[in-house]
Amino acid sequence: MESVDENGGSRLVVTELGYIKELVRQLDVNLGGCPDHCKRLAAQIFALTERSIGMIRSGHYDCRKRSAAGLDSPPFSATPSPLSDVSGMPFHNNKKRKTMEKRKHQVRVSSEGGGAETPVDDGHSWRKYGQKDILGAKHPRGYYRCTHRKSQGCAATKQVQRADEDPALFDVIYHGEHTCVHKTVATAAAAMAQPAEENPDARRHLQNLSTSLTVNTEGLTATAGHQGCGTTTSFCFSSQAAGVLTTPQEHYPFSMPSTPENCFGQRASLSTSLEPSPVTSDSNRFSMNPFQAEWRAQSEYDEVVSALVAAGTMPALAMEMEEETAFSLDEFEFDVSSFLA
DNA sequence: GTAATTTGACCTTC
DNA sequence: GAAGGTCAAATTAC
Repeated sequence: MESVDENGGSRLVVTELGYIKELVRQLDVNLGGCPDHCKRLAAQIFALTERSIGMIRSGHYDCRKRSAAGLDSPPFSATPSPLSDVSGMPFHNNKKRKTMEKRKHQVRVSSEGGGAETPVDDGHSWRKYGQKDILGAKHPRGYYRCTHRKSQGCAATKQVQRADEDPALFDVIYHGEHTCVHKTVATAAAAMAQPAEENPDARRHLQNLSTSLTVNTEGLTATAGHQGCGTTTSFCFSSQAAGVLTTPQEHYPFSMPSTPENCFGQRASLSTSLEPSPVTSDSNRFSMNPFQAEWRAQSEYDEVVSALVAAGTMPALAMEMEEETAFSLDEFEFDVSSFLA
């Protein structure tokens, strides 16, 4: 892999994740199209994910800075697991709720069909445990926890509040991680037996979410396609891009299409430079170290991408990947800001 | 009968 | 003391 300084290496990881996110969008666009191309896209996503993981493992996150900054955490094992770090887990013995460093992830989603009382299904099953009128808000906030809290000890929670300015939109704040069996993956096998074209509800669901889902990255600039390309910019790949990229130029396999089918009729090139990302002072940023983010990225992508490749075209999985990719972007952005500042 | 939702009370933080 | 978050009994839905 190319030699880069710590900052550059970290930015590369952020950039890679941005590309992965954009790839998932491409997958979304092409869901009704050629299954072979969907499989290729999935393979590209998989390869980019693998390489991002490799970048982190190769040391582009400099642990020395962690020590210098007094951020030493317990020694990481060869297979770091966020589950061993209670700081990221809610409901541990620390009774100070507000000061708990829980994962927090905010998205804005539309309601099902625009007028429903709840936002679109996010792939998990939730049980409502409270509702509260919030000062200054027109609509009450609903409190939900994972249905599997009791059976599997899953500590994930979310808050749902209808947006004041647009009742069709909901602000959803996720806390904690799902430790339960993932519904999406658990149902993937059943869904695989049903092609996308035979599942209009799933496709409509995905399209609805993809057009409405906005991930709150609060100043994140590493999102692919942001460099003047606009949100409609599409990436194009050479068919041999995955898994064989070693030079800086090859590191960004986004180029003019080598074949018409690779491009969906949209062409764009992507700048490989990144502007410095503004560091926000948001105290609500979740706290994961890069190794936790790595572990999470690996487990999630392995799980979802494998199912996606097997299925060829899977709206629900594509939706989840887009969300998870954006989530990982948030994590890395914060990690980079914290560790390299 | 079981599971989910509602809602007032309680707890924690600021 | 106010506001947000959670608990748990009562109620409702399946």
